[in-house]
Amino acid sequence: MTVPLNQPTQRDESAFRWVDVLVDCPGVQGLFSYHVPAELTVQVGDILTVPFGSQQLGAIALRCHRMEPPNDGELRPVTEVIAQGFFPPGYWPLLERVAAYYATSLMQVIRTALPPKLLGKSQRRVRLAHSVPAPQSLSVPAQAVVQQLQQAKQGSYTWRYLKQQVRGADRALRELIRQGYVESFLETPASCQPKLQRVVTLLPEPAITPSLPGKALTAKQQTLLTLLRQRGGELSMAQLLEQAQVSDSTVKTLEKKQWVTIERREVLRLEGGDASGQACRDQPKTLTPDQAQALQTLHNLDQFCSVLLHGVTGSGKTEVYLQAIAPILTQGASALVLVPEIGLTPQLTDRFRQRFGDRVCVYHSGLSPGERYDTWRQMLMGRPQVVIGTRSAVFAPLPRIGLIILDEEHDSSFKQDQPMPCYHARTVARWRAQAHDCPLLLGSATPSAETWFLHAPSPERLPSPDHADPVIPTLYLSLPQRIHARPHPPVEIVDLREELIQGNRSVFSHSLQQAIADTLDQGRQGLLFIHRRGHSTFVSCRSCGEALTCPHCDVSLAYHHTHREARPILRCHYCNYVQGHPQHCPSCQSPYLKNFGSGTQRITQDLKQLFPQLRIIRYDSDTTRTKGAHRRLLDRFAAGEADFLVGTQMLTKGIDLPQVTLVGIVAADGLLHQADFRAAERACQTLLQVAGRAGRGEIPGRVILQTYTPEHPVIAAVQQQSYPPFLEAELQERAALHYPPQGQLILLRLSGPHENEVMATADRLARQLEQQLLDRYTILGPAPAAIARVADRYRWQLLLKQTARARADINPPVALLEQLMQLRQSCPSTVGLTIDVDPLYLN
DNA sequence: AGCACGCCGACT
DNA sequence: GTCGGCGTGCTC
Repeated sequence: MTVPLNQPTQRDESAFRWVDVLVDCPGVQGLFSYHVPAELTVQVGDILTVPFGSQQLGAIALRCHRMEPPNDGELRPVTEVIAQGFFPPGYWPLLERVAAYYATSLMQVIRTALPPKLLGKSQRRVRLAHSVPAPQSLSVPAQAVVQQLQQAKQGSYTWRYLKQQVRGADRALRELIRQGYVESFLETPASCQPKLQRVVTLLPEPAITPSLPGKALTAKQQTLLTLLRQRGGELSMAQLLEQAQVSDSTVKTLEKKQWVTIERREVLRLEGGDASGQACRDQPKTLTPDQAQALQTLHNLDQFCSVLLHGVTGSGKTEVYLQAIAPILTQGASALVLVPEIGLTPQLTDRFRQRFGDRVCVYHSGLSPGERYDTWRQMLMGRPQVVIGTRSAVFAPLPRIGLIILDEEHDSSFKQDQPMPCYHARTVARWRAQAHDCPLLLGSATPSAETWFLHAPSPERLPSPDHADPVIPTLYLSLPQRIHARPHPPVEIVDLREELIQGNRSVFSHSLQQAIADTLDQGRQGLLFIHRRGHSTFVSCRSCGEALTCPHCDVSLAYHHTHREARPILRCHYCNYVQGHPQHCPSCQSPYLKNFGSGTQRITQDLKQLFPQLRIIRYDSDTTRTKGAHRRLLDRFAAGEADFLVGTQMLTKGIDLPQVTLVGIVAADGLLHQADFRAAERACQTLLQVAGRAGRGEIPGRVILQTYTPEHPVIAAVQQQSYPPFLEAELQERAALHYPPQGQLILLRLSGPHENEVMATADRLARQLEQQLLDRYTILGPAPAAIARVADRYRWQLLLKQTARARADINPPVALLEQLMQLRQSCPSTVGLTIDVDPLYLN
């Protein structure tokens, strides 16, 4: 769906009196025309509020007209202009491309790109009208409604909420409103506004005019003026009042006397006001020959090119990023740096701040709406800067980009799977780099199969299928050496079957126990990696064998220990349902329940038993839930407050702990055996990343990897630290099956509260598609998802897979994507459909 | 998504 | 005969 846009022209008062807008309302697509009232000016790209039915909605102006468009009946007027010029030039084609490729509406894409709360929406709410006495007799539902409203924290509720809470609320509300006891009102859409601050500025000495008597200044006025002079003639009103201990009337008097002016100025709510303190403390480091060569190549690139920077862990990719960015800023362009998760990479952000000071700006969904709004505005202004952000920062409105970097490009958090569009930041980043004609730098120690396929220096490959472009210029840069030529830590594989035969039933092999003891003796530090959090992965009954499952999802409940004294709990890792640990088996009443499987909690506990003097920090999503917890825990560990860090996948991300000498992988098997064609790739990436955490400092490290399947190819790749051969073998297997990157997948996920309905819809969609797909795609399924129910919603899916060997010219067929978008219409309202183009997880 | 309009079952 | 359930359709 391509909507041709008018080119924004000079702001011309009273030029466009009619406007076609895109309305922010799910299930409504197409343009709607409005009249622009005389007091407003509207241009293409402006964010508006418009009346729509009985409500006020957010909207984007897409086309402006001087003539009234043909329409039966009167057009309604635009209510308000929320923001003007919120999109940089050349931005719309990007959004349209995302919408088309990921089979979703333009509005949906705009919503993901824009800072939240800009597209305001009115809500119909009801509240008690206190001017009217309570009616004598009320029906039961009416009483319930009144009771609810009396308890309402805000004093009001939405109509919809009350209908959910109270049976027969609809009638009760009508009755109450007729009696005048309850009133219904439209809450005006609250949207983000620039934050204004009063700023006091010193004026040049006023000329002595006879018309203004009382030139003599009071003591307080003198203080104010002195203070202002000391501070360079300008201060915010708040600061001035605070420091001078006066009220604002004194300042106003000064304004009347024309000593100062008071004006309202927009202030930006930006994160990291402390940046100036650490500005530029970090100097460019001397590069290794490999780094220098990579950098040289990058500096010579002046147009679009997709570059893989394949640097083993500890090879100094960050320094290459930093030095690649420096000249970009000098040239007046900005750099966009995308990282998997900002919270996990405080070290990276710090490093950028130390190098570039306040030219670094952080943008991610963890910012408050106000902060995001202001950061957005700031980016639009076009000052050369470095924007560091997560996935959604690919949409940063930088008008001029000189370089885009994806760090840890293989990381799956670059793919969005929850609300559509299910975009991959790497794909969108490539489109952006093409549009800005600048390099795209993909950094990883363990590149994804997709990226390897495109960039690897191996001949005789078909062009990549995951894009429609005929040719993508690519480059391969390698940093094969760790800095200071530190050797890779040796990886010792422990066969847990052998351990079992020798009678060791502990989760720690003899080797690992010995290594932990040694590490402790030498006063060094170590990491233990487990791929699950919690204590035990499931609890089952020894009498009947029944495992305890979540009542809302088709998964086992995980056993968690909250405190030493507290009763343990069972938690669902999918919907977060929590219950106390039962005394008896719910199905056979037997008291013999047993925990199976080990998570971080259990390992920590066992480790403490084995080594009572060992100081341990648990590092997983349970202990890092609160804000800043990542940094706190890592800082404590770095300060030597603990000997071991026990954690999950999180240990693999962006942490540089030079003092770690031992890395223990408690069991690799949980990662290896997953029903997904990407399982091996992911396992290999994770294990290599974890192993790479050892021996980054001066003391050599070692890695102990425990497994029940030492013969697995992934284990061999990890032991030999040889990732490329593993990937090549992997690519060959996938080619045979037309799996990505050599064939495209599109996953349709359906979910809803009624199993039959979901199933029937999946079936119907499959039949509809069969007729339309010709023979380029096959339909796999419909089938229930691997976890057939999550949070009381049943899940079914359909997988579309390319049959023909992929060629660059057929991906993705525009017609198919348009057909997919049409499918939504044939879904009942209770069945949700997500179209995931290039899915990462098939479950 | 709301909210209207409009067509069928339990009551006066 | 009316009230009120909630199934389809529109919103510039």
